[in-house]
Amino acid sequence: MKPLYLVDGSAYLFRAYHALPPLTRSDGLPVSAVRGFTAMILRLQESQHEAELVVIFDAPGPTFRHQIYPDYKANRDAPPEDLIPQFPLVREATRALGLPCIEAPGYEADDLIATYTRLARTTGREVVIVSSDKDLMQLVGPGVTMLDPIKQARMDEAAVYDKFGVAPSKVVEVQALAGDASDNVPGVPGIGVKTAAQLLSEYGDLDSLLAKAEQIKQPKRRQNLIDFAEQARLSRRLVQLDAAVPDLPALTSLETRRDDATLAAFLHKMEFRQLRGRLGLEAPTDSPSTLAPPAEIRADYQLIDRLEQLDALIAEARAAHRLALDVETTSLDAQQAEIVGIALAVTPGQAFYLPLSHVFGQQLDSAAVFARLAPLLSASSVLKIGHNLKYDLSVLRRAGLEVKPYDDTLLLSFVLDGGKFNHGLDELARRHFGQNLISFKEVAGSGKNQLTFDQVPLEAARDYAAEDADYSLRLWQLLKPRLAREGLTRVYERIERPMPALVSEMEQAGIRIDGARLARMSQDFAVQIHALEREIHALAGEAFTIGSPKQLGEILFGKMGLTARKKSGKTGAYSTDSEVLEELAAEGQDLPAKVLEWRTLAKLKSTYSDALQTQINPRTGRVHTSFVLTGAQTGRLSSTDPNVQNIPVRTEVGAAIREAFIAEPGHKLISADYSQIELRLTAHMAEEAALRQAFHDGIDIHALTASQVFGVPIAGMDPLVRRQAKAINFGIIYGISAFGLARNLRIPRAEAAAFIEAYFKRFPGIRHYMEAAKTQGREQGYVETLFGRRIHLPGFTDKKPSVRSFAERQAINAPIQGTAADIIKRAMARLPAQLADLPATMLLQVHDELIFEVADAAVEEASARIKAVMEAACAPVVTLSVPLVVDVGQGENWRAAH
DNA sequence: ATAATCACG
DNA sequence: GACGTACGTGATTATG
Repeated sequence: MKPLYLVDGSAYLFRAYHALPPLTRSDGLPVSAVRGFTAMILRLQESQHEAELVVIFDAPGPTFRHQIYPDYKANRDAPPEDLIPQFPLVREATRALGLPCIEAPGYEADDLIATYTRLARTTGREVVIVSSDKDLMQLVGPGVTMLDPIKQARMDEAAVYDKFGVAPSKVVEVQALAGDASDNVPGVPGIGVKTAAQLLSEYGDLDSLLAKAEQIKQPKRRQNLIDFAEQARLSRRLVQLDAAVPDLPALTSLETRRDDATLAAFLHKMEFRQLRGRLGLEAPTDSPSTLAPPAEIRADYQLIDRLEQLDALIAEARAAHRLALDVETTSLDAQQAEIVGIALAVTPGQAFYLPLSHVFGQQLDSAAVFARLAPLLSASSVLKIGHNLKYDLSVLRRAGLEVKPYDDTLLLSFVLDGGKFNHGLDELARRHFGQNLISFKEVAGSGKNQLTFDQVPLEAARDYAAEDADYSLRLWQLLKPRLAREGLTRVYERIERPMPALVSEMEQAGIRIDGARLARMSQDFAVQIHALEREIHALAGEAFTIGSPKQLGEILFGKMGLTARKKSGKTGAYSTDSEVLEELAAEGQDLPAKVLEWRTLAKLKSTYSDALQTQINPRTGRVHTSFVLTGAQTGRLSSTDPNVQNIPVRTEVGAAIREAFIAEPGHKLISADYSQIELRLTAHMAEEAALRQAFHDGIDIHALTASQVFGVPIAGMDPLVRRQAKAINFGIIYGISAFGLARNLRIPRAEAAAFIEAYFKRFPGIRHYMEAAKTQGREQGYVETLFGRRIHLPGFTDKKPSVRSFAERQAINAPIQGTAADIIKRAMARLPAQLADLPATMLLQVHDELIFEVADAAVEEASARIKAVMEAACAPVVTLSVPLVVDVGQGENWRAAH
């Protein structure tokens, strides 16, 4: 006979519910506990091959114990709302797993377990009770053990004795005396498990003890046992399991019958893909899955080496009104790249590669091809489709080709699924089609032997390039219809779609850099850095690499014996960041103070004055950054090669770098930046009347905050107090915590907590906004900007509390940062048309600031128009309850303009 | 390739 | 009371 495993199903459902982060099916049905339960059973089946499992549940409604004692379990809260729909589901799960699923009205699962245990033992069958509920421990005995499958712990008689101090047969009496707070079993006051065990071993059993209660020495205990004798007997009846539940299915009639198709259908329906995958079960074929279709995707990729073939394809594209394309080049840098070939696709599964300047192989003449393609690429009746089109647009424009209209599958994916995963073509092909695309390394190799694409043989180039065009087209077919279905058309059309052409032009424009000035700065820095190095080495008493945090830590906290404040990262090394060094310097230490100076200068030299010189394009004398349109989850751009969004400004030496960003002769740089846009948006979104009013009245918002939180008048305010209020305001935007504010202001955490509380009291709308953002993130899995951009936050379902807390802070910040990003993008989309008749060029975007280069004569006019467009960027979609204010400056260089 | 640090909004 | 701790980025350097 196989051992009988009796699973306490209800207990596991509750346990899984409380232990696991929330999880919902795509239609919103909560399923975390069902998933936990199912995973637990599957693990059990895997680890206990010999077992015969029976799952037992509490029946809904009162039991015989409620009739004995109406307050039984009366202290329990009603089950949480998102657990209720999981009660029927967990029974369905049990049946889908092919297991008997048993319950009996009027009885708890424990009574059924007791009954089956008794029945099994009469035939000598081994019983394992799968539970960790102490109420079941009374059943442990010869041939009966308990198993906690989560902790992987077995419990036998000895283990019960360890827990209760008595044999399992006496557990009931211990519980009768000690009571059980979780089930509201009263017991006898003043007696716990230890005392109960001791009394029972002295007097034998409960009845004897109660009969001889007068003999007990301790007065209080004696009196309680006399007064509450009846309550003890009642408690015994409550905890004693009923091993004679009538009318249960006979053990011999129970059978386990797992049927893979049923189980696969259930797991599919519940969207437990991982579990289904682990079991190697295929999704049912008759219902569509969100997973990639396993069917093989046929592909027909051809080289084009005759103009007639190209003409036929062009005709096809005109007829289909669409054309997917991917340009192959010699470089990732769009400003340097030379076109090597172009891949084109009109029909999914069929794509063509036009080699143009490969080193080997028969190819068409570039000029002839461009001449034929030009009308098609700019034909308004043919939609051009590509992945990361900003790049292709840049390269094609330099070849004299204009591309419009277009759809970018990178941006479609970013708008639809931002935050869920990366949006590289490779990853999207894998996710949506289960297809691994040929990697660049496969055709070009890697490392220093990597070929440029013009050296790749034509057949390999064809397969690689055609595949990209093909999959961009397939992605477009999949993603474009989702825009309207998911209400994201406006975000895509008005905010994202204008970006590739626009930003490509900004990148191509670049910004003029005074290289000689940077060179002089580098020289100055080098002299100062060298002097500091000598001082630092002298202070340390030895030469070491100052730029190595490891070596610096050893000097400071080893050799010099200073006290380390914190460890850094996961390596647990001493932290030597500026926070630590500043503390040490404040204590009068010279070496850390010098290192801080050294770091400042080393950073300025290596990252800015040296690096910017090398980034100057010799052809244009300008620096051409690359903006990443999907660089930040919130919708912000990011900037690389070089990053022009982190050019120093906060310190005097740093800001000098900006003097090297200059206008052409006869021109000025104009800088236009949104004043406190994120705080204004916060006031609007939180519907916080006091803050809205302050922005309307043009009051200093940090001073107002200080006056409200600290109760000081605005006039003649201590700058230190205002600084603290400013830190609170920034904290709000970031999803404030007492810990974070305390660290920022270097004050005790309790003090920071008091500040926050005072702030919320004065501005209750803010707290409400934060709670609402967290709830939305948790329930929907994403948050939204005012314009409807969605930012998915998968962290809410993570099992680690720290990851979930992080998601909460993101939920607070993302709508604010994201709305600001939407606004400046809307302004950017409108500006070129508004400035078309002026000698004015948009050059850079720095999150809340736009930089233009404008001929001297047009500076006033351009400034006025830029300000007007930026301030009105929300209209007509959103009307803010606070004014947006744009400050505009102008000058020969960026520092002067800012 | 990764960690630590620091520049920006 | 657990968890770790303010949001979003990119570049450089040291180091394994």
